[in-house]
Amino acid sequence: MNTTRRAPRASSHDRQASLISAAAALFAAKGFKGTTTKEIARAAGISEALVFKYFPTKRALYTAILAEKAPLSELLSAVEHVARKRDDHGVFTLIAGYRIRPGADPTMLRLLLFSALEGHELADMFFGKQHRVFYDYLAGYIQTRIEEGAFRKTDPLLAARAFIGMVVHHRLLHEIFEVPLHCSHQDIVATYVELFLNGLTCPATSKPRGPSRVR
Amino acid sequence: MNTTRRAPRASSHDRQASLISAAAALFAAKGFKGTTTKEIARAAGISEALVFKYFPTKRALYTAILAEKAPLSELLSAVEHVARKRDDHGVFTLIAGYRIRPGADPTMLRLLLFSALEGHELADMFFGKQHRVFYDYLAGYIQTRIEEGAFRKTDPLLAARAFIGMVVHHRLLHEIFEVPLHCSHQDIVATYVELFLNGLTCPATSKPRGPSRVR
DNA sequence: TAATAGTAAGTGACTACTCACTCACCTTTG
DNA sequence: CAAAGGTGAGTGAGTAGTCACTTACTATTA
Repeated sequence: MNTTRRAPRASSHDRQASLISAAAALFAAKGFKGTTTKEIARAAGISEALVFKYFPTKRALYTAILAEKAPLSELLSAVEHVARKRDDHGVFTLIAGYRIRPGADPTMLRLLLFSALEGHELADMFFGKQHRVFYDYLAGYIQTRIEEGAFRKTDPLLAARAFIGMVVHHRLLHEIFEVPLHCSHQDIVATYVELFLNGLTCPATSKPRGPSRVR
Repeated sequence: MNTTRRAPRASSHDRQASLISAAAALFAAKGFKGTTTKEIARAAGISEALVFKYFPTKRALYTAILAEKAPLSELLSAVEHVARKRDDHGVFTLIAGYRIRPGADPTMLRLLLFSALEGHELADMFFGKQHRVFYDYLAGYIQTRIEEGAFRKTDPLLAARAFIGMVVHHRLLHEIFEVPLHCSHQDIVATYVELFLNGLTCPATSKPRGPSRVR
C-alpha cells in the first residue's frame, strides 16, 4: 500500500509560468549562485526533479526569466503621443514611471542588477539595447525642444542621461535597497521633473552657457 | 628528499593586506557565493589552508574588506573649504568626484552593490550612514544658498538627491557596467554641474514653482 | 460500459562533483 | 629548540542534474 501524496496535475504552461515567477523572486533576492534548484522547486510547490523536466539546466531557467520581453513599444507610443503635443511634463513623467514588467519591477530590476554584476549576457539585452532607447528617444526630444527654443542650449544626450540618472537612482534607493526616503514615489518623480525642467526650459532671459568650464 | 617549493615567508600584516585586495577584486567581480576560497588563495599566491589562518571564515574575510573605513572626513573638510568661499562649482565637483577608497573605487562600488543585493549588513554601513552624510551635507549647503537668495526655492534634500543621483548613475554606467559613453568623466561631471546649477542658480526672473503638479 | 493501452505529470533516491573548512605535518627563523 | 609561517591531503555537507519508477488521466476498442 502506497500512501505517498503527490501534487495535483497542472498544465505544462501553468507550471512553467509558476516556476518562472518563483525562480525570479529567488534569483532576485539571492543571485544565481545563491539560489538552489531545491529552493526553487519548493517555492513552486513541486519536486526538484520536475524542475529539470521543464528547463534542462538551472541557467536555462534563469535566462528564460528575463527573456520575457518588456513592453517597451507600448511606452514609446504613449510617450510619442504626449510628445506630439509638446507636453514636456508628460514626456518626462512617462519615462520616469517606466517599469520593465508591470507588477514585478523591483524583482526584475534586482535580477537585472545581479545579472549585470555577475557578468551574464542577460544584462546586455537591457543595458545594450533597451536602455539605450530611453536615452536616444529622450535625447531626441530634448534636441527638438532646444531647436524650437523651448529648452536652453545644452548637450541633449547628457541632459537625458542626467534626468534618467536622477530617476533611476531614486528608484534604486527606494524600490531595491529600500532606503527610507520619507516621501512617496509619485511626489518625488514629480519634483524631479519639476526641478529638471526648471533647469532646461528657457526663460528667454539668461543666456545658455557652454557645457565645459571646470578644468 | 623533499623538493617541494614553497612561497617565501611574509609578514602577517602584508599577507593580510594582499589577501584582502585579492579577495576584494574577486568578490567584486563574482559576488560572495560566486567566489571560492580556492580562487582567493590562488590569486593571493598562497595555499587555501593559509587563508583560514588569517581569517576564521570566508565571511570574516568579506567583512574585513569594507571595514577599512573610507576617508570621508578628508573629503568633508575639503568641501567645507570651498563651501566657505561660496564656490558652488567647487562644492558640486568635489562631491561628484568622491571615491570610497582612492584607487580601488570601482571594485569597492561593485562590492557594495553585491553586498546590498545579497542582503548583507555590509551595505548598511554605507547606505545607512556614509551615504547619508553626502545628502545631509549637500542639502545643508543648498539650503544655505537658497536662504542667501543664490539658488531657487526648492526642496534642498531632493535637489541634493537629484544631483547625487545623476553622478552616481553616470559612474555606475561608466565605471561598473562599462557602458561606452563617448565622453570623459571630467566633461560629464562638468556638464552635470553646469546643467544643475543653471537650474538652481537664481536669475531673479522666473518664479520658482511648487514641487507637486503631476497628479 | 468496461477493460486495455498509451502518455504526460510527478517523484525519491542516486551520482558526480564542488565547497568551506580542518588537520597532521613540514620549514624557516630567532 | 620553540614558535610562527606554511602546506597537501583530506572531510562532511551541500549541489546540479539523472534515472527508474509511479500515478492520473485520456483515447481506443470490444
